[in-house]
Amino acid sequence: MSWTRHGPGGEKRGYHHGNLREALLDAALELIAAKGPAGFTIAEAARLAGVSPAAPYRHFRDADALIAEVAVRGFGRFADVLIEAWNDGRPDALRAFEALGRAYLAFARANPAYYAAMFETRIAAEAHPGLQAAGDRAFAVLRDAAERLISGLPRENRPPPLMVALHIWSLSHGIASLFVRGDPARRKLPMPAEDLLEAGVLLYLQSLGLAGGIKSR
Amino acid sequence: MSWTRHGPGGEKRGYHHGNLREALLDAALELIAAKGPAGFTIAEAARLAGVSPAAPYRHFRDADALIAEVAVRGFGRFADVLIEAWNDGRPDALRAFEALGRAYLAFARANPAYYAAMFETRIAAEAHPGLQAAGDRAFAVLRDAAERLISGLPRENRPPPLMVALHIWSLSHGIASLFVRGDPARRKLPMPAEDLLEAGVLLYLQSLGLAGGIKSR
DNA sequence: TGTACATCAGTGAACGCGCGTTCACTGATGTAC
DNA sequence: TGTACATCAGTGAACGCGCGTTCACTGATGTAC
Repeated sequence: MSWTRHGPGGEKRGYHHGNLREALLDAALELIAAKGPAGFTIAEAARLAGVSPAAPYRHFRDADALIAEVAVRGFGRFADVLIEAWNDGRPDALRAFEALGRAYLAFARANPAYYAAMFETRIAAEAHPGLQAAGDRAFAVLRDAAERLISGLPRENRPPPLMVALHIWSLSHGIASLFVRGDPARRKLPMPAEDLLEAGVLLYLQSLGLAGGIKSR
Repeated sequence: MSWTRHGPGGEKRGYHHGNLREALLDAALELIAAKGPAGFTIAEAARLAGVSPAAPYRHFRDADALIAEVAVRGFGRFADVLIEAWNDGRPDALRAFEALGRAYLAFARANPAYYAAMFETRIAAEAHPGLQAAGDRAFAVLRDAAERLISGLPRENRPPPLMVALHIWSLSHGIASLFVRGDPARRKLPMPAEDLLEAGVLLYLQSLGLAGGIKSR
């Protein structure tokens, strides 16, 4: 499935895997998607990658290090997706901001394993320095967008952009983790999660003086 | 620590524990608080309760059933706390609603183990019917409060109460799970989570025509 | 271009561990009479 | 009030399992000369 270093169709694997690190990260994603971050084990990842149980230790100190790396990559992709959705505030800040929200949920929906590794893990961010930075980069997209969005408001009723970003992030994460998570047994919702988020964001922004009167659309 | 059925100071335990079911639930809370819902095992709970590893099976079919029971009780306490905070809309709906929000976060902060069992578990609600009902009861408090809160608005711009409740719940849960969780390595916040939630709720309500002009307080 | 050698990446066997689960059992408790 | 008996709650030993981790090892790769 992943290791064909001898060109397309070259199945000869040989003693060296050649791409084990990547294969292990893929395996971790698969296992997390199936059983949650807690269900992941190094031994099973090795088995999935077609390699002996000792092999992963050449690449990762332990299971936490592997999951942390998954989370780092997840934050990286997440940031990319958000940046693309924001599209530097085009066509206008408000619409771009809404696209950002939709992209947030779309990411959680499309990549439950990444999302779980990023937010539902108990690994200490301090122990894996790259993690903190990766998370910060993703959040910075939201923060900058919020700043741009409210930059047009008169100074005297312009709220702190960090606060706005935290509100939007919390609402998005709340909806994502209550209603979007891919696993069984999450609560049912009488409307699409995207609509719920969009309505919430619009109402919120309305109170700031952005986004016209009644719910648009 | 928990089983003294022979009055105060009576340490004699005897063959029968007498209160094992409760002791196991306590042990589960302790273990979940220390290592998360995934770190919990029946064997360790039995050890904590001072009982052989086979004993728990007299009371619970498996670990999931035990955790589900913890979650059910958690939702029960949660609902109680919310009801008390709402206080039937006194002194007025808006202030009672804010108290509700603070109570939400206070519960998550004070009972991280319950909160984790309620929201960070992968047990299927369908498999444990009481769970669904317990969760619904807690949410109903929020829903009824939202309904009362907006009941004074003119009918034409009165939003669906369910939607309002879902927004508030999502925002609260988002803040709780991003910033309040008791375990290590959660993100730092430049302000108390309670203030963040209160500001968010006020802004949101303001757009509905509730809660006067600029942030109060 | 060829060869010697160092380094790298994966092997496979082994270990100790804790868990889930079962089983026949037995001590304690409650109840019928 | 006393006794026989049924039921209940916990025992402890045992099992098979998968995991994490280690170790000396070896096949493959890359590099110096």
